[in-house]
Amino acid sequence: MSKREDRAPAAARPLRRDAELNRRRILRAGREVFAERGLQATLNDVAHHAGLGVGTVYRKFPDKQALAEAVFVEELDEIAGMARAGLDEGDAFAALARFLEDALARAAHNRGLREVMRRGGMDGDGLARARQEIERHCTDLVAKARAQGTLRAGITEADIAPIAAMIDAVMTLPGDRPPGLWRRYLEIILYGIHAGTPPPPAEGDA
Amino acid sequence: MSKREDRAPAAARPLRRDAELNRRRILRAGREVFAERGLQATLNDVAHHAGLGVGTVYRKFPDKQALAEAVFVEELDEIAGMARAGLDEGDAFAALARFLEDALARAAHNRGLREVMRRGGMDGDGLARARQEIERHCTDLVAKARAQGTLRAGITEADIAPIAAMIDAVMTLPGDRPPGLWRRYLEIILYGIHAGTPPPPAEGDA
DNA sequence: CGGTAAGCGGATACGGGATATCCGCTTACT
DNA sequence: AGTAAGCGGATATCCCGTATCCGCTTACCG
Repeated sequence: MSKREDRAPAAARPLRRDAELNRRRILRAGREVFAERGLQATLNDVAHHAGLGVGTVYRKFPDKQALAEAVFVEELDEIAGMARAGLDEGDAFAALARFLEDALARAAHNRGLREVMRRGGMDGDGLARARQEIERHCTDLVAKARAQGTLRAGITEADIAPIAAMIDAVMTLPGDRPPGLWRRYLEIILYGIHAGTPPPPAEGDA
Repeated sequence: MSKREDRAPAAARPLRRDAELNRRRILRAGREVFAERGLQATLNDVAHHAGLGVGTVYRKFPDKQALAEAVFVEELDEIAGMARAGLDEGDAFAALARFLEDALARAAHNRGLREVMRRGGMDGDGLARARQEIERHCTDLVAKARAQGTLRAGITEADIAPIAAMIDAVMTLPGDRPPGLWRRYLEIILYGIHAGTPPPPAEGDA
């Protein structure tokens, strides 16, 4: 039933010291390689990037899916933490806006993360859980903002994912667009989402 | 210099009647298959859908790229025509909005078209030209709207492509979203793009 | 130390899937 | 009826990522 390669130190054998080190190396390499080249990167790529042999990687992770899951559950959890933190601020709309900016800024530098965001949730349940966590906090944020009357009528938590997807699309746009262009559109959308007087008007950002 | 398979009836041999018919069949099948399954569809798929053998298709189009180009140049030209038509209306902002709705409605039912839209322009020059045509008309539309004072300050023709990309992203969103959801976000963006009093506020659309 | 099992490396076998060809048969046209 | 154009589709080829396998190396234990 258990995947035989859980990361907790509890199980059968404690794992040799170098092996444990390598496991971390692989995770780190996975982060970097997936961030740069996206999910289509090969475990061979990851292995090489980690300075290890392919066999070593396959020893620790049965396949690419497994490594990707391990990597992105970490990253999604970090993002969930950011959303969580927003709940402690006073102005919920501002917190929501800040969260979107920060989370999307991460995505901007992480192709793999963008790809994971796009894929609904038909992958392993680790990712599904992490995604739900984010969603949950967003729901809270939206609810709070609505209660504060700063959210345009009709906007719900179901709008958050599409908004993220839209901004992601701008990031993925081909051609020589300036990086950071996405902020411009996020602003436009936030403007469209806000109740009452708008934040600073759209301007020639980078 | 010429591709030997130009569509004009001018060239060397007039093409047997059934052959000409099949050519049309293939084009039509290409439209349908690419619309449904996207560019990753196989020429074999297209052939089968057309009720023809693979060999026949390869006789008319050297490879998938060639057929796809033929198909989507047509479609892009049609869209260019829609943009063109908007220039005859009085209210340029309204025309722009209408154009976006109409063009994107097409994309909504056409996966291949969406994929072509996303790819910048590194493909054959036929597509590049068609794209430029659309862009040109959009520029005119935007200029006219700006002159009429209906466009929020700072918005330019360079914003059109990203907007289309964003809406496309909503269409491509996984999960059980209602079709037509994209209209909701197009409205939000148009609201964010418009100068002065907004169009009808966002509401629980389909 | 020396023995032993855990871990490592990476060339390569495998699988799958798209592309494009080839040639015997059919059909249009004169 | 003759002839060349056109057709069909089984299949060879290519491309590439995945994952294995096994001889060698290294950590760890007594």
